[in-house]
Amino acid sequence: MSYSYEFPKPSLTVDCVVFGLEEDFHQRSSGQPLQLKIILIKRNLEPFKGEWALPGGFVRIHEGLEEAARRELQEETGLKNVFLEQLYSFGEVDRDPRDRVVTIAYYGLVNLWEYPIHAATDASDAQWFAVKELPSLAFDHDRIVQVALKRLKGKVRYQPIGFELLPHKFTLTQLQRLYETILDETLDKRNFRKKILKMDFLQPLDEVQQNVSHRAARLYQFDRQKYQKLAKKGFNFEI
Amino acid sequence: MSYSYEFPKPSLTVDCVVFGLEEDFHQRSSGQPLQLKIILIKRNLEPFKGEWALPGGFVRIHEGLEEAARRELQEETGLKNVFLEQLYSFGEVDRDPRDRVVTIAYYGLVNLWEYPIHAATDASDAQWFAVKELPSLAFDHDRIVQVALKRLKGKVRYQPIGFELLPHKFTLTQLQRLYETILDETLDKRNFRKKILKMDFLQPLDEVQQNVSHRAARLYQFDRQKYQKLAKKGFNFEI
DNA sequence: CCAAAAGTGTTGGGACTACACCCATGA
DNA sequence: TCATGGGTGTAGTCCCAACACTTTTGG
Repeated sequence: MSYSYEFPKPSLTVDCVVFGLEEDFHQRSSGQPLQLKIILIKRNLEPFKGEWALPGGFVRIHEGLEEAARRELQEETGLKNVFLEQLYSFGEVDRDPRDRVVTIAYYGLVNLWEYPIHAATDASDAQWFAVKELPSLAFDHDRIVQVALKRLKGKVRYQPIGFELLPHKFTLTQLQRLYETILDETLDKRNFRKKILKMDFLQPLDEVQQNVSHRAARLYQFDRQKYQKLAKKGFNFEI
Repeated sequence: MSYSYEFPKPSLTVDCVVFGLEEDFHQRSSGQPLQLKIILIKRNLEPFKGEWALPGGFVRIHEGLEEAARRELQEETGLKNVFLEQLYSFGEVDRDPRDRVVTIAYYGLVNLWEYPIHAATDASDAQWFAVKELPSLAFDHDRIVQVALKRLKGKVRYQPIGFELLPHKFTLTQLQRLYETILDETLDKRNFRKKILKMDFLQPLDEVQQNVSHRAARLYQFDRQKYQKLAKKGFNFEI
């Protein structure tokens, strides 16, 4: 494999589209609406110096791809132990104005309730943005975000990954709002509850919401073991 | 981006898992059973010289990823103009015994009826193998094949990609056999026909099967335009 | 006339949709 | 007592699974 001496190689990077949900403080009507956000960093190197970009960077010679993604994510945003899956690889010849750079994109989900939105950033030029109000992004990162969004919308319907975005203990209304926010459509409360409870992997707790000025809702938690047992028996999750 | 001078870069390759369907001549009972096959090439370079591997090779500095995949596929197997989609990227540090090599895998579908199985190979150390009887493969290619199979099984259910594996004009029984072969389960004939015809994107032709020694079946073709119109209106394909 | 596959309908049960009111709590 | 969201049931419709026989054709 003497190839490496004969031809120039593309550079290889990873980039992360990390999603979180946060209450939308602008919109003070109709329940507690949520906003889907992603974390961006401000570039302090050329090219695109000063612009916003996805966290990411070069893959080192002795590290795996996901490992590289996690390292860069932690270095640039402080986030660690997040749910992370490979998204897609982008390799258009001119996606970087200088070198040929191929990037392997990952998408991630974090729980912004237990992992408050501000504590997340060592490198303090990281910031969360609502996906509906993104600034313009460096490179082809807007395209990567679009692909990640599409994947999230698709996947959340038939895989129980939404729970990664919620606190460990949550109410059914929170869960419903999560789906409504991601899918960008409203769902019927009674039908949603029937459906999700019939699936029988939500553990009802003997505990309720605190500090609300109305009847407190029951808390539930996702029972991963139960889910996996069901999944093995051919059960099909679907919202 | 002076990185390229400072650190060694991983090498970057593409690999293709190309599927085709062929009648199974061994099994002479119960209809015309089909076999799902993939094309492999015999390596004539180290490492793994003499072993079977997926068609693929290094990405050149001025070509896109899919472009590289198509080029390598044609060079090594003669196949061109095949349906091809990105599958996943594999970058474990030790997946190549020598260098660090990251590969971006694609999966493809070809119609082996109109593109007969033998004409396909310029480079004549390419050969089709039933996925149920694969030889042992170089590198981590067996893993890549498993991922491709899983993707194919998943995708075929909710995207009309199966048609890529059939001749342009096909019978409903052929289509049903295709699904049965890929999904590895049997389907009810009447229900299958009702379902697929109700979706209303199969164009019935005024033409029937030729050269069969029993009642000839009507031929249909997939109407891509109709499908896309329906898909835009929120229609959901699902087998 | 035989073999082989094509083609075709009905029924019962389960799932999904649409829809509105009372309840518990804190302010 | 009021405002806010929590929590619940039913009826109609549609979809799906299960199931078997007649038709056409070539040999």
